[in-house]
Amino acid sequence: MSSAAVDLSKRLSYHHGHLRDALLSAAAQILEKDGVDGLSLRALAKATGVTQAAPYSHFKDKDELLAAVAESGFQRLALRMLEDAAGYTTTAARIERLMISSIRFALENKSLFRIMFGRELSNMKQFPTLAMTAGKSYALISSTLSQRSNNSDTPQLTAALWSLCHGLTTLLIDDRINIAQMGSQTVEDFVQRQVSLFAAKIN
Amino acid sequence: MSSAAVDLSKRLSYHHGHLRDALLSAAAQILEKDGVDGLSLRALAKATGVTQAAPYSHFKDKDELLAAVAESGFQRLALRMLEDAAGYTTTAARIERLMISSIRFALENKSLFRIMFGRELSNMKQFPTLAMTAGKSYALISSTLSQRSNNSDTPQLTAALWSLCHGLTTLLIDDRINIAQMGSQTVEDFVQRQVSLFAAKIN
DNA sequence: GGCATATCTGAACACTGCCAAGATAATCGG
DNA sequence: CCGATTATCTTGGCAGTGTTCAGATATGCC
Repeated sequence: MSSAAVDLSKRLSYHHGHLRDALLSAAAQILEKDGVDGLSLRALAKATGVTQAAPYSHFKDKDELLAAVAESGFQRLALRMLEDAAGYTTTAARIERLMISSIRFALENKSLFRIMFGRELSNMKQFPTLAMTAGKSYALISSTLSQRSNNSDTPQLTAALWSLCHGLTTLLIDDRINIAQMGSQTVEDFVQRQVSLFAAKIN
Repeated sequence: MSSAAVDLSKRLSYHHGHLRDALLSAAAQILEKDGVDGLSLRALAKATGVTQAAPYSHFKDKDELLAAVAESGFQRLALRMLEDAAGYTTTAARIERLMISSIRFALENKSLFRIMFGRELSNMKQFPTLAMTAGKSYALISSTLSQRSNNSDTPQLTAALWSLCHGLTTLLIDDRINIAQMGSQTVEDFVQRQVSLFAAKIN
């Protein structure tokens, strides 16, 4: 917020100085405040006190900017999952923590999650480093599962648990699941029950 | 296709006659050919041989049109699931068929699926009948599970299986799961294994 | 037949991503 | 330190989008 807040007022010099970073942090703010639809290049330009064409000096496309936003999101997600699962050693418990952590992250950053997993980024495979970073959270689950004694089904089970996690996330974000209707008061409780329903049979 | 094909050429009368239907069927065609991004009101107007403002006589919004498209999609989905599960009486087998059917439908109608479950429709709860129709496929799974002998966990299990199904679908559609990488040749085979991984322990 | 209503046109507005030419400043080699 | 190359930013504009509004045209009803 520091650089962005400073540059919100009119700047003195012709050159901005930290426009790239300012654009990215402004993107994060706008994403939180106005959602995905509010995130236009022109809004970013205005927020950083610059002309509408200036961002094109730092990002070839809107896609390229979104890719940067998404990548930072994936980075934060993987870190968060790692932190939240720290200390949990048994496979089942660790898997449960990883999944709950991921879902909580998504619920706390809905718009960012939409950039990361939605169709805003047309072709994600155009950004190799993004695909790499995106794989980290998946790898966390996979590596946890692979440390079991009988781990021949790790790839399949990883895909299944990750799919469950992803499905729960999107349905919760889009309000397509009524938590109260199935006996859970809080989202946390609901997710816990859902995850343990399957994660319990891992060992 | 009939009415749309006819009206693609210039029409004789000032009034179109079946514009609403023509718009919806044109939407289906454009969705298949050009994807979600190609589906603009102006493209629809051009496809039906009418001016850009004409659709507003039948749909207050683009959202309202998308809601109609989505609702027809949900109708088709529920029907398809019902057909594909016909004859399967055991709970586990029926659940498996329902889920595979849903995923196949999504893979065969990717763009339509995005309209149904994506964020193109801003606030879906604005259209009550749509929410109703959207619940049908969910209800198919729920009712199947509820006919078990010990069915106290039906709501939770429904949500879990539906989430798994939804997660698999979106990840497959967006190419975020590499099927070959986990030993499945075809999508069908992969889905079958994934679903049976969990559905097998239903009885 | 005449009148209310539904439907469609034509023209505009504000917004979007994007681009080309030029102005300005930072950087780097001499 | 100076001049030239390069990076950055501005100005102005293009094509496309959803949407609205006044008016033209046809439909349907009394």
